[in-house]
Amino acid sequence: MDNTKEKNNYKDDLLLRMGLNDNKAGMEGLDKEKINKIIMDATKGSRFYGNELKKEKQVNQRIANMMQQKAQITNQQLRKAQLQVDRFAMELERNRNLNNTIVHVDMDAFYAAVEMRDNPELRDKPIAVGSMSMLATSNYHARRFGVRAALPGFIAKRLCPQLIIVPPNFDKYRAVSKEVKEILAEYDPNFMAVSLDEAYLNITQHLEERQDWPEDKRRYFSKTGNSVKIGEPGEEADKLNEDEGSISPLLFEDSPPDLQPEGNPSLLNSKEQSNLQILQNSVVFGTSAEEVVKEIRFRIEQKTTLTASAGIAPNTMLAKVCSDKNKPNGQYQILPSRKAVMDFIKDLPIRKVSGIGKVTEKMLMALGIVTCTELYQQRALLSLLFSETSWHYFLHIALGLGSTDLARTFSEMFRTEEQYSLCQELCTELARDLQKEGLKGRTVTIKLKNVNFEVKTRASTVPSTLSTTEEIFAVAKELLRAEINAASPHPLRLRLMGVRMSTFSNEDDKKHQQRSIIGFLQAGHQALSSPGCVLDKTDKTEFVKPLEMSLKKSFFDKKRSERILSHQDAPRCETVDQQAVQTSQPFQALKKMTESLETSKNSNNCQTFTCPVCFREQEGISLEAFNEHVDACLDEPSTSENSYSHASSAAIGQKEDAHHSIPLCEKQDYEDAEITSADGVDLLETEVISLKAASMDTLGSNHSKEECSDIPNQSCPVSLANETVRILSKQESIQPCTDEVVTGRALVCPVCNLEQKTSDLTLFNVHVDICLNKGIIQELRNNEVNSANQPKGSSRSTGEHTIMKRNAARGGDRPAVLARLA
DNA sequence: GCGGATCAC
DNA sequence: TATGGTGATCCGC
Repeated sequence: MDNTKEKNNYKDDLLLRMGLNDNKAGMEGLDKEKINKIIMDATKGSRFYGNELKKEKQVNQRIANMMQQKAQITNQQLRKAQLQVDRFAMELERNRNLNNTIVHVDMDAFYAAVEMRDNPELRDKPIAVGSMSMLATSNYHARRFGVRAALPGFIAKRLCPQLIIVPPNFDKYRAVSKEVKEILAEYDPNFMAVSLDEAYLNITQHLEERQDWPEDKRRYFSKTGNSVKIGEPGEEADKLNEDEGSISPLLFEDSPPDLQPEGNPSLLNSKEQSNLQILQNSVVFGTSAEEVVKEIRFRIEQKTTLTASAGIAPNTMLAKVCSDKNKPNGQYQILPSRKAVMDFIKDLPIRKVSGIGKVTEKMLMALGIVTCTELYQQRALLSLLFSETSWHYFLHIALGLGSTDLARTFSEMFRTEEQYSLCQELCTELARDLQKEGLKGRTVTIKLKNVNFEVKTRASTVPSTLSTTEEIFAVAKELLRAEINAASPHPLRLRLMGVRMSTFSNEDDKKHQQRSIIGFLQAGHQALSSPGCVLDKTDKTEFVKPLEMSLKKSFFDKKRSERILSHQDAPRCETVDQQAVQTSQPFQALKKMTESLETSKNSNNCQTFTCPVCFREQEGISLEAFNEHVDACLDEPSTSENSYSHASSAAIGQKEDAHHSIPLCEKQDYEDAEITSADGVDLLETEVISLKAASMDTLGSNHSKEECSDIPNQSCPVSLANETVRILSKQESIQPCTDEVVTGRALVCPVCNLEQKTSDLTLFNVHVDICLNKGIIQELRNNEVNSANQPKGSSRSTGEHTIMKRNAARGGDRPAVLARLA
């Protein structure tokens, strides 16, 4: 039922995006066939259309390439991938954070609404803001005719001849936007504006404080009884504004809304005015998140006469989807439990997620993926077809995960001395990090965000390598000076500054490749044995210096390594005053999340884990130890076959591939056979790096002096590690309170048929997944042994050998689509 | 490092 | 008549 509804929504969404509109019969406007025909008539034969066709062809080609690649994936590759992906998913699950209340506020048809507000003649007419070439937005009246944002005005006119196209007044929108932001700032001084009409808030802290507030502090006055429809305080409903859309007079009805008196309603909050009339029009908002958001929307409407929609969820990705759910003039909340999140995600079309656009949707559709559930089901395949960045991103979506912390900004900084001094400070931080890593780079990039949230990056590459504060600052200062001069005579009003180093020498690259923390994450601790060392030992047919090893690696592997490097470059050697976490930049956000995951994973602090295989609690062990335990559990019944499998791949010199595929069985062998004391050193260094990634986050968000009180020693990895653990344990203690725990019912694994000693559905599901894989691999290995015993001998391993070789060989000219999402 | 592709507003 | 402008990221070359 819900499913059907969602899919219909999706269809409507698609139609809407295509310029079609599902119009209610009998209403004024056009039906979708008519709209479609008019748009096609106006489009066909144009240069624009030709280009659209060309682009479509390219996408189709990419899809064809992808399908070809898919056809060549072996079952075994898929199973290996499944294990790897599930391991990652398990880590993500463990680090799921439901403790934040994130709100996404989105003004309804913003530009059009402002124009209607300020010009009564427009109120009962279909209008759009933009030009004959392009429309920025339209009111809901015009949308009935298929007139929407990103439609050329001249086509819109054909759809709706009476359409009034108003040229945009950005200054006015900015002013209104400022009014809205002033309200938002009261709930989260660090809210993140995405654009003039959209912002994210983290109201977690506000909620905490609000619990003690007296009613009067939560009371607001409405001057007109019916212009502001707001649910009764305390009303319990996820979806409180189901039909509120139709009562938004400004946007929906031809009749104009009641005019609201001038003045700031909150100023009326004085005792003299508490006459009956006003009391009748007063409203007290509760202390829940839902009430807070109602209050925010109420205040926005009172102040601007404009309505806003909002979404409330545990992370930005979900909040954004939510704000769209009851648009316009509505709100929707996903409660902070895993079950609530997963229920919401279940049938959610991936296209609804910010970051999944037309092309990605089409590519995934070709794989049979439309909903988040399907995205989850195909996770192993996706990890083989898409870049690591991409499939990590997909997995986050499929699990309903997203960013929980918004960017923090320092208060405005406009004095040049301050700016130079901050820049120097950042250079010092950067130099310290670089020197710790023994890195030298040649490109210095500064990143500036001004008070209007505009971000600029300016880079300069110099001939010689840099590593000291003085050297870096000399370059950074010039970049900053240029920007200050460009703004002159006005001061540069900054909210953010960052300094980044890149273009490292090859030796530096190599060093870092050996200590890749992403590799560490992917492969469990297998990455501890650096690829160079392992290859040196195993591959005796060629004499390769460690430094050149990256050249010898397969294309696929190399590309991955490079990606890993480039991933690490920025966060590791960037010192920035604000986290660049924006949901409109999903990959960036993901990177952040992965880093924080690294931190917790690699921290050597001990916790209690429950093994998803045996379900025994592993008390007081590190994550590495826990991973080892899981591996041991997985390998338990078939260790001899593991070494068989390992030998077959090692014998053909394909260890570098194994490095990425990380079949668990091989990993064990690496540990037994290959880890040396040198690798132990790597382990330590890996930890330092990952902790630094976290410290960078913390530094980044707390660099403004007044905000760093909660982190006593910014540069001390140990304190940060403790911080991480503290957060983690807080989460864990909350876990049992969520409704994901099924009580009083035994869970029996459908694969191994054994009753499982857990009531945690998440763990149980992980167990089933693992069990499933294990069973299949077991079966496969039995076959391997059998075939190996046959006269034709090592047919299986030979077969595998040739397959792998073919893959490796193909790697060199692997079609672009294989390694990338876009 | 640059340009193309993708995505968002 | 006529299908934006900008900024960000990822990726391949």
